[in-house]
Amino acid sequence: MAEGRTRRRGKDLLDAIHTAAVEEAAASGPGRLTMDAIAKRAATARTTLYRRWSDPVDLLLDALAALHPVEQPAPGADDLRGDLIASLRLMVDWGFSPAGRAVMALLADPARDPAVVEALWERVFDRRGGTFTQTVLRHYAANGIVDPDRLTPVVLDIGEAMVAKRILDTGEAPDDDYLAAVVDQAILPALALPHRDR
Amino acid sequence: MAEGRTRRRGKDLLDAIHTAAVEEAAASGPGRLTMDAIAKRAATARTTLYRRWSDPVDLLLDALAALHPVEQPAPGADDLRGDLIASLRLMVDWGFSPAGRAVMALLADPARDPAVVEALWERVFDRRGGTFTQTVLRHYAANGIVDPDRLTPVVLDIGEAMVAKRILDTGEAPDDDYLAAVVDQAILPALALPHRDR
DNA sequence: TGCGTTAGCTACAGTCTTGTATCTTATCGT
DNA sequence: ACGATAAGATACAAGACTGTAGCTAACGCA
Repeated sequence: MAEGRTRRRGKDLLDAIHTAAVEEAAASGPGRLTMDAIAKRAATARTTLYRRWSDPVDLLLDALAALHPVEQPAPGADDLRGDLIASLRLMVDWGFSPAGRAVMALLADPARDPAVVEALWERVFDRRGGTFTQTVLRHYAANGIVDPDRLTPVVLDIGEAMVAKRILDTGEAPDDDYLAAVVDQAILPALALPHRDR
Repeated sequence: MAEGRTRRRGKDLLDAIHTAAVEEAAASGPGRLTMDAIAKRAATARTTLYRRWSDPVDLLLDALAALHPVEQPAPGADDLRGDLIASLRLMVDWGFSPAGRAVMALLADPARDPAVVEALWERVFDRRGGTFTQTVLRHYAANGIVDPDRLTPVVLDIGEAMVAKRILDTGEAPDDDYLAAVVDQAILPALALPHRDR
């Protein structure tokens, strides 16, 4: 932040490197991620990176873990449908952030290292309370509006799966009509609740 | 095939190159796909590749289009649930074939070129009659067992989406129990048909 | 204020990939 | 059997990335 400085240290520098790593991964994919490119984007020297990390993916995992956590859905009192749509909207927004793109690319990499994926779950996802629609569904189950027995792993993941596949297929962010269709035609029926057709 | 030959030509060579390209893409991901690696795997010279293709992705698209089409579900007369599970099993098998891995990686590449994705759809998918559960669902709709009005784009894609996300998450092939859970807990409820709980 | 830490810079050898050029010769069609 | 085609092999310069080394000097702390 300070203008007079010519040399960043500690957190300032770390933040810059983390941001650069995630942006670079989001732009090039983990397959093309190189120390060189991260260093250039962060405007630092490669040697600085090698002092802390041994390879680009190691760095990227650190960066993803350090980044601001994903926004959490805040379920209201009495609008299950609206809250589900809102939580999917949050997911879409995250999916199109650099971090989201980087994570998707890491997961879809055919050469992915199971250890890397495990580290991703431990260091990035497990800190969060759960996935997007999951938070909402558990809230309404706790309030007696949704049958808790219906909340199987499959059902808890319907919304996320539909949105993820849609993003993969189209490469674009689904609009609210699509999210509403997912809620009305897939999630709510699985909860055995009344829902609008089509 | 003939043993005496020391030099492949035409279709023999082309098949070898196509196979090598898909296997290489499945092993390394499109980001790390190089002419060099394809040539080595196909045991041919790089110059041979450059005579026909200008870059690795171009070659890969040709290879995917040339490969044997995906096996199609063959719905029976009266077992919607079983046929849905079987069609998802076909999808899982395809997803773990080299071609399936290559396609997933292409779609998830953050640096993906929209033109490449479009070419993929045109040259690889559009030839097929539709997706996996889609074929089954349309069959049973035509036979009056499923309400055709329920077969919205969202509903037609539930199975594929759930399986795709599961593969992304775990990196492993879902077992039959999981596929059955998807059918019972997500697809059948969306069709408003009786289904087994959990 | 002085000292330890470490960011930033430059350099280097080694490897991999690219795209092109050149030459030989196996293969196929006639 | 001949001739056109194209596979296969080798070479090359250019560029990118790696991993390491060594130096300088800015920064933070006591």
